[in-house]
Amino acid sequence: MTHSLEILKALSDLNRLRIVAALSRHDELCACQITELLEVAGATVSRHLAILQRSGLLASRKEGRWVYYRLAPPIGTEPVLTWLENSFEESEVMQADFRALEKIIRIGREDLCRMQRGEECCPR
Amino acid sequence: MTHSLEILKALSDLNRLRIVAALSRHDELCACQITELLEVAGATVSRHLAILQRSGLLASRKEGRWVYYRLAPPIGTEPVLTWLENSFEESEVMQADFRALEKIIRIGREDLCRMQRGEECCPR
DNA sequence: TGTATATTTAGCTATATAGCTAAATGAAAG
DNA sequence: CTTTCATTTAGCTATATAGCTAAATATACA
Repeated sequence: MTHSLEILKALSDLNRLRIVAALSRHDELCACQITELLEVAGATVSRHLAILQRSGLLASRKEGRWVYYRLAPPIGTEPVLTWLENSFEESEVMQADFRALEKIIRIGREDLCRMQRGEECCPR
Repeated sequence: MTHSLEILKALSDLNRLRIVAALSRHDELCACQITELLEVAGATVSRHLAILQRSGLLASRKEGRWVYYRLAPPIGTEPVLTWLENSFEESEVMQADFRALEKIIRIGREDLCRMQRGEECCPR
């Protein structure tokens, strides 16, 4: 139960739900892509990701300077994720995020990070 | 989604989860019984119940001075409730609550309320 | 080794909320 | 109509937490 409560707390924040929604559509996303999507400070995203990961809902993989996150629903929580995924379908916020994500993915990590540190560059 | 988030927020508090657990075992409970179970101020319980009811998870019925609450899971949330009920089985806190509830039910509302307002009386 | 840079951690502020007590509400009973 | 009393609402305080910036980490590469 303590663990269920931790999972519920992890999910009871809009930006963290947005992260879960994004990862329900894209197997893996790196922290910089999620930062671009949420439009909040990178440090804030990092803390949200840590909370989701501590609850067991996310797993991560490091590759060079990038860290990739993916959904890793703990045993028994699959129905909860399914319920959430259904609710994402009816959410304007999430649908807008899904569209934004397509563009973010197309930019590519290299150019995305250049953009994020303020260099004028080339989002196609 | 906004509604899913409201449901998740309603569930992301230990005392509110304890209320849900109690109501998963007993079709109806009155506010005073829940107050006795949680051992917090009646006003605090009332606010928790209002939050759960606003989210759609609970419904209530008024009978004289007493208000009875029951689970009323919104369409689509049944899997979430099932997941929670399973997790209650593994929770020491909830199991202790279930035992305490049996005693509270046995006391009866009349005597329970007398006890709660400090009158020396007769819990069997 | 030294520089650049993606991510995380530390430290801060503002807001949200769980708890309390006291006052208000509304139904029952005198 | 007045009193009683279960519940709710209002108003307060303390804690938790989401956001920020700046500093620290850790990796890639010159």
